[in-house]
Amino acid sequence: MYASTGATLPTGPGWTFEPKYDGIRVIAVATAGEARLFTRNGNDKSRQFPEIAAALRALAARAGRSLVLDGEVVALDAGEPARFQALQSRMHVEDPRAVALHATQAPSALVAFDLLLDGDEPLIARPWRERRTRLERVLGRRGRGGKGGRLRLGHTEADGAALLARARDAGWEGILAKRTDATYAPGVRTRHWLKLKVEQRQEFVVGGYTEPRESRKHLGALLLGYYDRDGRFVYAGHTGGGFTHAGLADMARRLRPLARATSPFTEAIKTNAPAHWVRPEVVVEVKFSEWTADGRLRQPIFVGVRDDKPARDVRREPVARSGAA
DNA sequence: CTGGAGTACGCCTTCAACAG
DNA sequence: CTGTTGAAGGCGTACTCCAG
Repeated sequence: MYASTGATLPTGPGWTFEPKYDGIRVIAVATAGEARLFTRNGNDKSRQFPEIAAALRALAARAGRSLVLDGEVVALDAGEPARFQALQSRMHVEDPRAVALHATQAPSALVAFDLLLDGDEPLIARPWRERRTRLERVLGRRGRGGKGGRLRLGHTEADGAALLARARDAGWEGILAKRTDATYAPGVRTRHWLKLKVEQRQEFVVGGYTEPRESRKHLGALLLGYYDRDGRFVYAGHTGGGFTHAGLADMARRLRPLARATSPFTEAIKTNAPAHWVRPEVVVEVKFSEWTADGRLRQPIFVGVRDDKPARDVRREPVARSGAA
């Protein structure tokens, strides 16, 4: 079951709110003898996260029945759910010795937020609040806290505004709003679950663009930068999202007269398609989810051209972040 | 050491199908 | 006729693997 994107925080009774955990969404199928973690594409990730699989087997053994949970595999940092990048190094690792090393050095946990099957009893036709009660009963106190635990109970609360405020402070990607009376519709994107994103946006200067790859016209992606304190032009990533056909044509018209032979960026950059350089004069507004550890934009989307700001004044803006998501 | 291919996540736009 | 929805296509970052 997938969430639709919501524009505003829903109000009134009948909604519950959860943090948007930043990891890999999985359906966990657990029996006493075997546990599997399936991604959205149906790939089995249980070999990549053996510590979670073991905890699931133990849970099913203790419960004396098989269980199917919906949740998110997250990296842990000091016992708390951390950022997505910490997981990426593990996503494709298959060698058993490498997996074992990761499991101790970069431990992960499953944050469970739904229970779909409890023994022989399917719960997907039951309302969320009932499934939640059953989930809490199954996970017990171990799920609620416990920094060492590999299975966590996802947080949920009734005050959406408060949770959204926390999300902003802590630099989370966003929160989810769920109807407490909604049944679980497998594989379906529904308005009963809404994703409310905490988006960041700021201006960047276009330092070049890449050639279009497939059937796209005019340009592929904008190469974005900003000026640091020493006046150096720093690369921030590239974005090809957010353009309409007309927007691409307009951007190409703006950039063509600014062509130059060499890169304006201080660092050498790698692109998926051949790059064209321009004098860094066009200022664009870009929304994005977060800065990566390497100083790149994650999920950057072009919003529009800013004619009102001199390119020289474009800096990297500080982000409020008081903890990990 | 480097570059390209392949895979994972997810976003946005477009377009066709469908329901009211 | 209009609005919604889902799939496809085109982007991103980050990682591994492999060839040279």
